[in-house]
Amino acid sequence: MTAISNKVINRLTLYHCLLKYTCKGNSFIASSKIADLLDLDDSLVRKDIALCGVLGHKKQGYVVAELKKSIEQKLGFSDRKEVFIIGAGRLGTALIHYADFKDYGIDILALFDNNPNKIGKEEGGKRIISLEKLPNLISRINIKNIILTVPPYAAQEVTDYAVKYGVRFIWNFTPTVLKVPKSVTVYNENVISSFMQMQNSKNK
Amino acid sequence: MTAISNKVINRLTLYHCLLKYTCKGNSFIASSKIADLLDLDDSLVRKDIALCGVLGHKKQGYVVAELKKSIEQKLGFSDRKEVFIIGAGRLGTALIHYADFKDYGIDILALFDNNPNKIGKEEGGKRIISLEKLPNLISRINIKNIILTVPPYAAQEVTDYAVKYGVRFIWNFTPTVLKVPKSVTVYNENVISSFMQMQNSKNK
DNA sequence: CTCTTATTGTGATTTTTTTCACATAATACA
DNA sequence: TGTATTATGTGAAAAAAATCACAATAAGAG
Repeated sequence: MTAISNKVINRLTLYHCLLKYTCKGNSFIASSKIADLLDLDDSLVRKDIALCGVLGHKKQGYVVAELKKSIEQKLGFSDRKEVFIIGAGRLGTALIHYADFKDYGIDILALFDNNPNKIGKEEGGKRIISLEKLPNLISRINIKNIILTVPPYAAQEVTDYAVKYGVRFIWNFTPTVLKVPKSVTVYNENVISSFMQMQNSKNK
Repeated sequence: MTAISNKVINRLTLYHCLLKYTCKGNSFIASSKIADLLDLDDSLVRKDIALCGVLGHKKQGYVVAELKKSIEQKLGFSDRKEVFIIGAGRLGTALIHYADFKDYGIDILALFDNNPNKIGKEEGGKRIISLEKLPNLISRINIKNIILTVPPYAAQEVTDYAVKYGVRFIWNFTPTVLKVPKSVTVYNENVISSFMQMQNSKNK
């Protein structure tokens, strides 16, 4: 199986959301319909779908249920991915309540914070644990993924800790650029960049 | 001035964050340093910087303050961009507290919700206003940008409203795909897609 | 049963993006 | 003052992504 690019992953995920929410009534969907809703070229949509091994039907399009399931398999939505959230501020707690995570195999086990008033409490059914216990828990449960929602000034220090104890993927919601070894992946969820990209589409 | 691609915007924003937080002590920075921190090719970094009209200095690199300011100008960080947040749930209120927005010209004027218990209250110094007042306020203040943080089932309805009264850019934090006229831009901030892209980088 | 039409699947082409490679030149140091 | 070094700036090449174009074909109408 050949590697699949991030651009394709992004589009397939959007197709999946479209099937899940926007077109849930229909049993068939045409590539041109998907393309239209997402402002893409329809042949690009067909090529993406072909990567999932799904065949369409002439004059009808793709079977929605089949396509949805194939995207789930291709992107591994049902593989369980255990995650810690570090930083139980507003964003961290908003994420723990994000209902769709569990549909995509993203299993948030706990939140971590260093605020004594928060430690021990629950949020969205998950415990808020002291940051001191992070290293031990990362290595014991063998956590590979963290969501970083701490204030910018704390981001690098927490990162160093997490990496030292075995974290491999850091979903960075802070506006900082993190220094990590080459073996660690940082995904920068930079909201400023998103906004600027949105504004850039003035040329329509 | 030629158009600038979303990829370039994304990288320039990250360079800016890097200069702002990670390298704030230094007066010079080399393209190879930026490239290393963001796992990019250094010539790509230099080409991005060239687009901002900044010249470097042989054997020293770029002047941090100058580069930072030029990125701000190129990407229009100081242009004021007025925004409404629709949906005063956890995510909406987390975003209103996001301190960096104002540094980038993103001015959130108010939150909207249809929950009577929230209406009239304040969050992060901004009023929570009834959704009923949205159309009037969009057209009166001439709001072009909205942040959509409503539950998925409400997303399309709110979108139709907003578009009807003049909104041009929708920053969609819901997992739905929105139907909009071609003249309206939707930026899908799809967190599932981000997570999957992060996980995809296993090939390192 | 035949014809029209809508839609797929994909090879070829084009466009965009990234990487490579290296001439150029300023700095620091001996 | 001269030399080695280190970083820029950018053309050329390569790689990746998107678009174009169209043959194939199944569905549905009549």
